[in-house]
Amino acid sequence: MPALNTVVFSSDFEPGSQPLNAAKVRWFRRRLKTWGQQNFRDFPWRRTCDPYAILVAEFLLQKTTAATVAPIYQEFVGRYPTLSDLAAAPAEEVASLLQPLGLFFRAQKLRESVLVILENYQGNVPRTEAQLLELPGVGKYIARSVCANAFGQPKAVLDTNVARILQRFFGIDGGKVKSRSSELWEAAERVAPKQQVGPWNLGMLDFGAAVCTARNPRCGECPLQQQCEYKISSEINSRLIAELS
DNA sequence: AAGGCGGGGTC
DNA sequence: GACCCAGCCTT
Repeated sequence: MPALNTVVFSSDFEPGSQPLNAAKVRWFRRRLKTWGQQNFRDFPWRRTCDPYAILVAEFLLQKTTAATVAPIYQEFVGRYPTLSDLAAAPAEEVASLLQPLGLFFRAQKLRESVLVILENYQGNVPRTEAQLLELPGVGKYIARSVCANAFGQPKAVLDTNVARILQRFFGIDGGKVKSRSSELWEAAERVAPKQQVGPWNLGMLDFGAAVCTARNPRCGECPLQQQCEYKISSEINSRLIAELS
């Protein structure tokens, strides 16, 4: 007998149903866009258009809760207001400021990236995904997030929140969330709107942090509940449990 | 595909 | 006390 608290059949739906059919995608997009506009979280890095300040935020936010990052980020950009200021700072001082956030390699990578930008791009954060990807410590998520948030480019992102939402709502397997499969990246791009992708991305992150959480998701107050595969599978699971007991 | 990194918040 | 967090890099 399976454990009672696990969801059975989460990726075992009828073969005929297409997970990402157009109507469902449009419904998802409309609902989530509305939710995002009404629940926008106000973080300091969301108030700036400075690509340098946004890049700093991306480094600090890796695998780290946004609320935890906020005060450290304020102190950091206060100390190093410009990219040149950070480039001139002693590595040890930078590391000390970021110590409370863990993942200590980030301080070094961030400083290395800043030096590369100073050397190769005259101190201006590069504007293309390919160029950003070459920076040390910058992967696909950060590259695309900078493109969207700092330069207004239509680049959808896939992070742990987006992956979880897509897997649940559309019933996408995609392997473990950690793997960041190409299937999930394609889904992330597919559901994103054509315009205002930066705000859209932020809405997805906020939704994952507030409603579609990893543990104890708030399905009761979820605007997507009607068409969510996760809810459906949970019901199947509940019935199964009822029958077995 | 899997493991490591990490302090801090949450349940 | 276990789990998770705006990922990335190395085997």
